[in-house]
Amino acid sequence: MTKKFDFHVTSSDGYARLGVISTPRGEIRTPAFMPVGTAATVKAMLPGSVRATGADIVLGNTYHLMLRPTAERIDRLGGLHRFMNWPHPILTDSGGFQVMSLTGLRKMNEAGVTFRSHIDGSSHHLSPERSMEIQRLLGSDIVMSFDECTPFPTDEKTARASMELSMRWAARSRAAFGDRLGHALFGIMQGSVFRDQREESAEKLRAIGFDGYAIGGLAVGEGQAAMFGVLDYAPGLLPADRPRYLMGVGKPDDVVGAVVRGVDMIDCVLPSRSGRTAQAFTRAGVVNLRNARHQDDPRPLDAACGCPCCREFSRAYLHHVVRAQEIIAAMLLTWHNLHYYQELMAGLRAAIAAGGLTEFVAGFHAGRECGDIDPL
RNA sequence: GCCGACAUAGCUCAGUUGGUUAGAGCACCAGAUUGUGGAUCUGGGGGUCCCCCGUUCAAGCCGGGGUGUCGGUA
Repeated sequence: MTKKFDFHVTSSDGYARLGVISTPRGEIRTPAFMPVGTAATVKAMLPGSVRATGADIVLGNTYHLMLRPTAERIDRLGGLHRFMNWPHPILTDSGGFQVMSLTGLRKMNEAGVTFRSHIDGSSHHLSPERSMEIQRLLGSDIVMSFDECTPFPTDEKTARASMELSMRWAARSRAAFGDRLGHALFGIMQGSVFRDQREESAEKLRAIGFDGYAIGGLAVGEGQAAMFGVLDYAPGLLPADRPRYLMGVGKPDDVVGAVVRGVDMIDCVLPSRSGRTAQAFTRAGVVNLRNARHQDDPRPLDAACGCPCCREFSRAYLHHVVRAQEIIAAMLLTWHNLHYYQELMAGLRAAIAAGGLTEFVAGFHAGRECGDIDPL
C-alpha cells in the first residue's frame, strides 16, 4: 500500500487521459465517476453495492456533516470511512457548493460564510480554515479548498469578484491544510464562462500549488454548449501531471464530452437523485419508470444491463414500486443508474487505452439516436 | 312511516347577494432536476353542478316534484 497521494497518466487519446490515482485507501481509475454520498451515505445504497457498481471513490459533504452528526462526533467514532463503512477513498466537498445552493440561508464576507442551518435554524460558520479542519476530522482523502461556486447567470464584474475571493480562500485553504502525507488538497478554478477569468484563476491556483485541480462553477444553468465552450480550454490551463476534476457534472453526454476534453474525475448527484425520482439512464437515453406505458411491460429495463435491477425485475414491477413509493424503487433504480455510469466510465477507459475513443463516442451517441429504449 | 341533512372533477370538498370561461387539494397524464435542503418546481387532461319542471335578462345558487345517500325517530 502506497503511503502517498500520487497520479500517473498511463495513456491518452486526443485530450482524454487514462490514469490511476494512488492513495493509502486504494487506487482510483481515471477517468473516474464519483457517486455522491453527501450525508455519509450514497442514498438508497449499501456501501458494498456502491463498490459493486465499480466505484473507486465517493463524495462526502463538509456542510451537511458538520451540521449532522458533526465532524467532531465522526472523528470520535473513528473517522468517516469507518463511520459509513466505506474503506475506499473519499473526497469531501468543502461546503462551497452550499454557499451557492443555500444562498437564502447564509451571509458571506471576506472571512467566510455564516449559514443558518436548514435543519434547526442554528448558526454555523465556515471559513477556509474551518472547512480544512472539518475535512481533516472526517479523514477525507481528497480535500477540496473552500470556495464560492459562482452562480449563473452572472455579469463579468460579479464573476470576477467571486473568482478572486475564491482564489484568496484557496491560498488560505492551502495554508490551513498544511502538509498531510497521503491526503490531497485540490484547488478549484472559477471564472464562470469568461475565458480571461478562467485563465487568471488557473494561474493563481498553479502559483499556490495543489495536488489536484478542479473546474468549478459549471453545470449551474449555462447549458451544455457554454459548458463545453469552457471545457474546450480549461483543462489545458491546469498542470498536465495532476488530476483534473470537473465538479458536479453531469448527464451521461456531459460526462462523455468532459472526458473527451481532458477531465479525469467527475461527480454528480444525477444518477442517485434520478434513481429516487424514477428516472433511469440507459444506453438508449433516459427512461422515466413513472410513465404509464411501463405498467404492463414484462421486459427488463435494459436486457443488456447486468445490474440486479435489470436482471431480476420487470419494467412493470419497477413502475409499480415507483408509483407505490416503495423504498425498493429508489434502491433498484439508484443501483441501475450508478451501474450505468460506471459501465460508461469503464468503456471510456478501455477506449482510451485502445486508442479508439472517437469510435466509442460515436457509438455512444448512435445508441441514443433512437431516443427511447423501447425499440431495443 | 315520519323528520332532518346532503348530492359540484376519479376521491375529499370550496363555491359570497343569482352575474365573465365553475375552482382547490389529492389522484391521473407529462416535463424539469448537474460539487443532493431525502428538496422543489412547471405544465396538462378531466364537469349532464343527481334528474325533471318552473321563476328570472341571467340558476351550481331561488321554488316545486322526483331519485339517491346518510343520520334521527317509532
